[in-house]
Amino acid sequence: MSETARETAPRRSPTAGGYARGEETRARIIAAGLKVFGDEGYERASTRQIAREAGVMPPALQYYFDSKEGLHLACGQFIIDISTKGFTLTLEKAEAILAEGGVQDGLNALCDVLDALLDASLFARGSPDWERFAARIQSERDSPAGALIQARIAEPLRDICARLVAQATGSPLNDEARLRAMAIIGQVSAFHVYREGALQLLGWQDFNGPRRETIKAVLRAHTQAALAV
Amino acid sequence: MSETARETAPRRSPTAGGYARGEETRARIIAAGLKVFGDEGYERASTRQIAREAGVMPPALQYYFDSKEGLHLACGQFIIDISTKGFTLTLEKAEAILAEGGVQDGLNALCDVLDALLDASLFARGSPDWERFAARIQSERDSPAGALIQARIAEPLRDICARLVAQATGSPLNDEARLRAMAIIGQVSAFHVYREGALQLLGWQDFNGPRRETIKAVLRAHTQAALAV
DNA sequence: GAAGATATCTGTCAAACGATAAATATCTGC
DNA sequence: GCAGATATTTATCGTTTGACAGATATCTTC
Repeated sequence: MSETARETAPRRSPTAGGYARGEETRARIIAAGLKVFGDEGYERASTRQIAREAGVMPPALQYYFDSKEGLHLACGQFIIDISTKGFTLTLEKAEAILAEGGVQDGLNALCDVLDALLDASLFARGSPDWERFAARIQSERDSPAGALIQARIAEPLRDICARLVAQATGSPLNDEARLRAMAIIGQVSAFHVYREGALQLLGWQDFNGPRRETIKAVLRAHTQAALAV
Repeated sequence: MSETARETAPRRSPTAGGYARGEETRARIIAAGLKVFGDEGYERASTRQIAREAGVMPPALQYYFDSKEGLHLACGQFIIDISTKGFTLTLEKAEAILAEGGVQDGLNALCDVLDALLDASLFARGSPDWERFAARIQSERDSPAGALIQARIAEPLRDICARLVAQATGSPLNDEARLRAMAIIGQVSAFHVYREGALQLLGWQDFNGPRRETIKAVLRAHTQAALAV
């Protein structure tokens, strides 16, 4: 067997299959990515830092994810996967109501969508790292995962909310309906976009427990009042 | 005159005075900073890129601003200066009303504050570069200028709005008042935080002209309805 | 015009970055 | 146990970054 006939080692992990320990390493890198990207933001986070956090050497990131960008996208997909199961069901129900529901149905569906949005945004299954990353990619909309979230979730959500607002107010889908939808989404978004500021204003440490229901109740009341105008 | 007795050239510009062409160069660098930081964000923007945009050599940035961070802070201060004159007056009027006004006064003051916030956020005196930078630092809250804006403007604003909500609803300054204030600020914030998304949903190119008043009217109606609950 | 002050440019630095190739280690199935 | 597949590490690369020191150019005042 000559030197030149010898196959070189793979530069990238296999698309399917692979050893169990590779799966475990991959998950460990994603966890590290969620933490470091969440703490530092996309640009400031370095692949070396993430590798250190994961307990691997830097080229492992290229092996499993191709590039820094690929890892960021994988982290974004992870967040989408863990937070949108309930959310997707709610959106599907809303679409059905848009097809054949009335004013009150529209209002209820909108409130359900906003509840689900709050859950998806603030409570990324209980890990502070995940929550911080989720907040980051909402801010960094031109980062890889940020753009993914916009295309996959935020834009469809705006569209559905605008249609629900029109239905809930019995009015056409015009500029006013869309403006109102943006304003209503903004009420919910404030809590994750300005998370630290909101916690400070309220003197809270987190949004867990009964506070969650308190926030939802306030937002629901505001939404219903605003759309009764 | 020996070599060693010769004074070295200054590494930094003088605190006061300086030549007129120095003032002009300084302004040119700030303009370039607003553009590049606005386009790229703090971390991705490079001092070389900014220098190129300004038509100077990179060490000029250290000469006038000490560091990349110093330039970012100067840009933030620039935005604060051009956008908060009217805003500061409105906040002062609001403080007076908090001292001795009634429910309706509180509601009107709150609406005025929100109008002023929208003006400060969306219409940074008409330059797209300024607007983009202003949006950036709202997102990048841990960047130098982002932290400046939070400390100088966003936090005091939240506090005043919470107090105005309490006054406008004739209720104590409790968690609910603060939650409602966050929600109401969020309505306004949505338009600059999600600027591209809002413009897309609406099919608009910008928020200029009569659209500005349309947004304000919608937000005012929502705020009044929400606080009537 | 000269001296001192300010502004600008040239040249350079150390560190860090994302990424690649090659070598080595470990796993899996027969 | 062996061969092939997968995973991990070591060594290295070219480039970029923010910043500094020294040299030079320009401005201002007398």
